Amino acid sequence: MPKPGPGLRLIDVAQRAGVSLATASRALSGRDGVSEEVADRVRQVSLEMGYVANPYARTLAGGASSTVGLVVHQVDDPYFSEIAGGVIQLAGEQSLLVQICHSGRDPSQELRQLRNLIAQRVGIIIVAGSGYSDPRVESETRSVLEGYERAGGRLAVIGRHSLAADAVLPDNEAGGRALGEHLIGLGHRNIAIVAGTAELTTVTDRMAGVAAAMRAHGLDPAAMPVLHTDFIREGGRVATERILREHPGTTAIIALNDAMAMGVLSALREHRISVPGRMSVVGFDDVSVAADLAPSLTTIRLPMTDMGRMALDLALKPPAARPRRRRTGHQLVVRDSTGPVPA
Amino acid sequence: MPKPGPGLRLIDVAQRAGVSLATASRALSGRDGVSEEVADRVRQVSLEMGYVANPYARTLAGGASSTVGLVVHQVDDPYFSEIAGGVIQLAGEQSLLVQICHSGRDPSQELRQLRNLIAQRVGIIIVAGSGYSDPRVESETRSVLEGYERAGGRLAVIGRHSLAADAVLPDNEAGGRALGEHLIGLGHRNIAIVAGTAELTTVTDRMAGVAAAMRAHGLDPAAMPVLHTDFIREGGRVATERILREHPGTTAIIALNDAMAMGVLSALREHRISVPGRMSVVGFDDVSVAADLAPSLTTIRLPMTDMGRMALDLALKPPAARPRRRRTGHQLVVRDSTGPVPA
DNA sequence: ACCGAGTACGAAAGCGCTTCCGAAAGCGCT
DNA sequence: AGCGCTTTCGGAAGCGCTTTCGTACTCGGT
Repeated sequence: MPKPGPGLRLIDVAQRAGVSLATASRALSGRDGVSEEVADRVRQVSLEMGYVANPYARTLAGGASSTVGLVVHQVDDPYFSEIAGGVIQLAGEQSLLVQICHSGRDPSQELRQLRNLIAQRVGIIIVAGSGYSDPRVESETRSVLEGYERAGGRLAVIGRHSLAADAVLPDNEAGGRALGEHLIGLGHRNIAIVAGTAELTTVTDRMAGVAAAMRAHGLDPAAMPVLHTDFIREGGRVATERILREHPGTTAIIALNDAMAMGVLSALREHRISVPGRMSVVGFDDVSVAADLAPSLTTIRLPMTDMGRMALDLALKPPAARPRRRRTGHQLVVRDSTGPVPA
Repeated sequence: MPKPGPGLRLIDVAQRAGVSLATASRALSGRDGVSEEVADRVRQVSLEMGYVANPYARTLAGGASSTVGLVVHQVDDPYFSEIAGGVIQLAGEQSLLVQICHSGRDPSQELRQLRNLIAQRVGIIIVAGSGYSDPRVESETRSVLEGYERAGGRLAVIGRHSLAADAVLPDNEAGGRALGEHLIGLGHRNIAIVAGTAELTTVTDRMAGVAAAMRAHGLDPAAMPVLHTDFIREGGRVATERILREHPGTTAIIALNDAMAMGVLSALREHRISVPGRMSVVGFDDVSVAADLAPSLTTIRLPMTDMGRMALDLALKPPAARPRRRRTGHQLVVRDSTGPVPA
């Protein structure tokens, strides 16, 4: 068994095949200008010797790097870990490597990580996770990414319509509307929204959907309590405490992601408030544990794993004249956490 | 605003700082042979210009590669996503990049990914996830990894005592024993184990702990039903169905990880079997949702995020003469899924 | 004032690869 | 036979960095 790795260089292969370094390089990278016959011989020899190109040398010399950079808010958040799973899956099939960084929902941290990835010369960048409502916050990110694309980098984003790049767009607004319809259909009129920080577009989009549903039924969205706390489990707990104190008439809570919904359920459990008996609760995303909560959570299913695959798939295609957009679709999954409004 | 990335080279920084390329390199990498004064100036200028070294050039020129390869079974499994979170966290602090691959609990796939990482010349490899009980399955992996270390690569593993490398070892056996003690203390005598496939050392170790607890109390571990199914949620469901059919006297189920425990709870719920009224259930790992299940899950807490950090930390130190081992410790977390044996 | 040791820095040689450029060879024409 | 054209290949110039080696300079000791 020929051992690959350190010490085996392209020039060794070239010599053994009786050709020059240049020819060997062309043969292996499939450039033309080499006769089929010679190219075959080189490939053959390279295989026999177990040659693997040094990616550092290759990239340095001008070839494109074969690694994809993935930026997520937090990989141990199920929403992102499922997306990452999809990206890694497809990347594995294409034998690409995936570099993951955390942005921690912090625009400046995100910017740093992007700069880092670009400096590392990754050929593909995938940015997952909500954008920021304030255009100023994103303007620098946008210009950095535009520079990256202009320099030949491929970019795909998940859930950020504000960037002019190939995008996978979760059905946030339509999903929000479906949740609203569902609760209104069950008779709820005093609905509170447990939202993440208002600067996330994911939050504003989903809220817009809920509001649309309410207007469609002659209800006034402006009268609906909206609590902006952190877009994580703990935020759900905090918001719930405030709802119980300040809006005691509430019969249904819409949490804008499943993590927050879990916090909501946990707080309600502590207060011994029956779900859905006295309070209905819905989430958004359908992370894999949503079905195992107590009670199991009514939520909007987003195909996270596929979203990851789709994003990488877009990035692997050559760039289109206009940015491509892929909507994900969504599905209302009704489980045990919602019921008719209490009598 | 200085734009970083492409086009900005060390020599630009050097010129701006009025020093030679060599000096700039030394200053930035903290080599000595440069006066403090000059080094400071170079660092200052480099910061101002937003310079980031090209890792390809750096690695090619002989510096160590600054990326770490992380192999997990599946990143969208909470156990691994939390470990990955820890690795990425620490890597971010050290401005290292993390490349993640899936092994999918498949030894040959794992081997492929390792070869791939090695060919990419990553400087550090972290292998997370259970090893395989059958030494033959791991022998090739072992030899590949030994070659990697001999060539100067740094390796750390999480939960694989069979590899002679720096290791973070979860307290599997002691945790298993603690679970056994807990249930026995509650009066349970008819305990069934819902185990993953027997070829995973994680499974055998945790089982050994449970058996030890039983023997310590004069019970015969051999009489205890052990169901080997897939080490995931669905395996827990399948195993539970069989327990209910074949071992109706069972009053407590030990699932060897939380994912399986979730499957167990789900199956019990379908059968309307009250937990812990008629059946106590425990898990292992304490993934973050364990507290939010219904009922909340009694389990063994493993510090997954820290385990990721510790592994990378070990790998960042220079190799020791003998492999280092770090035990993780564990903690029994008693929640609502366990109670006294039914009368 | 001179010497050896030490310190601070610059010049230049690669690391392994891709790619530009030019040479050589083969071809159909006139 | 001579011309231009294409095809196939080798020579060599980098890519941006680290590191070895050499040079200039300083300093305490004689």
